[in-house]
Amino acid sequence: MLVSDRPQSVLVRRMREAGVRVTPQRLAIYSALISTDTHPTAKSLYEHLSPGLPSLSLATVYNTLRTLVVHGLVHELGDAGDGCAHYDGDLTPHIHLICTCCHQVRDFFGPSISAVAAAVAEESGYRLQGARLAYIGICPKCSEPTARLPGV
Amino acid sequence: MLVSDRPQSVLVRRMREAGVRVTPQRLAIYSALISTDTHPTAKSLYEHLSPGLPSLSLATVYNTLRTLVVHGLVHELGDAGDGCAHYDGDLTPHIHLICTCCHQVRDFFGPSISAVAAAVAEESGYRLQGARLAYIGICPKCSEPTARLPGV
DNA sequence: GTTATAATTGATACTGAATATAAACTTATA
DNA sequence: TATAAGTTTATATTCAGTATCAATTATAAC
Repeated sequence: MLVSDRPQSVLVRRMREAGVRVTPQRLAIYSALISTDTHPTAKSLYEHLSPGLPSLSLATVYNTLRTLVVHGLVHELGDAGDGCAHYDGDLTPHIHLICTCCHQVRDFFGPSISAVAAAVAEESGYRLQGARLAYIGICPKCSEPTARLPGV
Repeated sequence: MLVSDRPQSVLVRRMREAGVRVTPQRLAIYSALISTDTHPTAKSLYEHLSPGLPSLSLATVYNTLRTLVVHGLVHELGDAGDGCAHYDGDLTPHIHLICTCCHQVRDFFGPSISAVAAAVAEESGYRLQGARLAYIGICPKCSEPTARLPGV
């Protein structure tokens, strides 16, 4: 196996290509997100990584997650009913099933979205209470050259 | 015009049918959500309604929004990048366009979801950065008779 | 390999959305 | 009406997430 094909090197390369400085903390967080499908929160990542990185700060987890999201390396899923944001390292288009009871987020890989709602209900066994469907981007007004800066 | 057809009476009827007690505060909040497409937050509703309901408390707005969501009268859209939840009184299936710059949420009524992503980008003029697509419900495990209670 | 510098980390303090509490009040029903 | 159950309000509290800044570290130039 070539050195450059070692799993961690792939992640390091992706981070560098995205313009993200590589630190042990960032690599650990990104790596953890890539290797799980549990859609962790900042806190759960912190608790999972602390034993192996004792000096890790919760603030660093928050900072790193924001950096990874801004540079398109991971997705932010938002609140799952537990009041905090969940994250996903899998950038493949897929649906997230959020349980309003246990607040777990599960992946659903299905056919095209148009026929999905019914299929989701049937195939997943969920009692669907609603859907959250949103496209995120920059609106035309904010895209104008004279537009104010984000958040200002 | 029949008394029962007055706009407010429609809302009162819907609330009673949903099993929600009608109070002036709740009716004002529900009515405000029905008559706007701006997807307000708890705080913006409070600020909008306070002049006409001086005794209104922010806690009541939060309580009422939760009640309306739980009884299916309004939808919770979640965070729009501004760190607080937005709400929608329009239960028609539609897509929400969230601007990561001004944090406004706009409606998008389009064709079936399968062909939507490209259409959204073209027709809306948004520079799409991602999508948030999730179905919310109760998972099979939590639906079992022996299942733990929500949040426990 | 060494150095310079610009970015990152970590501890702490802080902000603010949302919830818990409990006394006073209001709704719906008998 | 009178009653019981639910709601409102003000306040205190919780906790996810951010700001700050001194100490540290990654990157690039030498």
